[in-house]
Amino acid sequence: MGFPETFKALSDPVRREILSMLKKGRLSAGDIASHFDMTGATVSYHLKQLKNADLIYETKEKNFIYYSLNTSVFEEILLWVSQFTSDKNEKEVQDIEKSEEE
Amino acid sequence: MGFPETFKALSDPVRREILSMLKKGRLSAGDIASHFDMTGATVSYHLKQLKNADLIYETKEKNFIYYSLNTSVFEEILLWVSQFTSDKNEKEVQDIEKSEEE
DNA sequence: TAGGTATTTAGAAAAAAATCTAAATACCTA
DNA sequence: TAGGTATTTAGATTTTTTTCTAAATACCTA
Repeated sequence: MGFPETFKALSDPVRREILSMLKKGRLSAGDIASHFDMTGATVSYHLKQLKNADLIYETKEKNFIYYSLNTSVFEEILLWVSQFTSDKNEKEVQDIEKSEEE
Repeated sequence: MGFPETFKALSDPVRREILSMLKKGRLSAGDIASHFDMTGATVSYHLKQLKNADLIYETKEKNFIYYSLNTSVFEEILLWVSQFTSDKNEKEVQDIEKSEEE
């Protein structure tokens, strides 16, 4: 996907918490859902947003779907954000700007 | 403010474009508004979101209000994002996690 | 195969965000 | 002070997002 989806995905507190949960390792959809006070359907919706933003990926196993962090996309976000800080990398920032064209 | 406001503010393409415009230096509300195909009132709404997220600040001068980037908040976002990458700084990440409690 | 568990999809309802128009505020200058 | 320019605020409307319930899908095991 692209930056619009990524930032949209990060804008929700529930989704940011899911990402934090996944730092320790992969979790099934059910494990994730049981941490929140909302229906499984709603959590599934949030997982879909994170998946569409390439922030997580899924692996099916038996009767379960496990979700894991996709760390590579975070590197791209890091780069986008760093263009607004003092210690930025000029070349990489140019690449980011090109790829943001929406 | 805090992370919720910050990520919410970054989730909108118009607001991200405003931030990009401000990289070159401060601009008045009118200068910013004239770059978009929307009313000044709407742009003012977006500027307010960015201001509430501490991503920009304003300085009043004569009849104008100038907006500028507040780079320090970007450093915090950088830190938050870096907890999901490989080359993270453990101590700083702990601090970030503490301050995200919502 | 039949029934069960895990998860998603569809569609509707509720909540939040973005946008507009009109009016208000603030400050400047002749 | 009167009129003008720059910008914001208020309130209503439209659009988008989040959430729910109910049903569908998928796969597993007895």
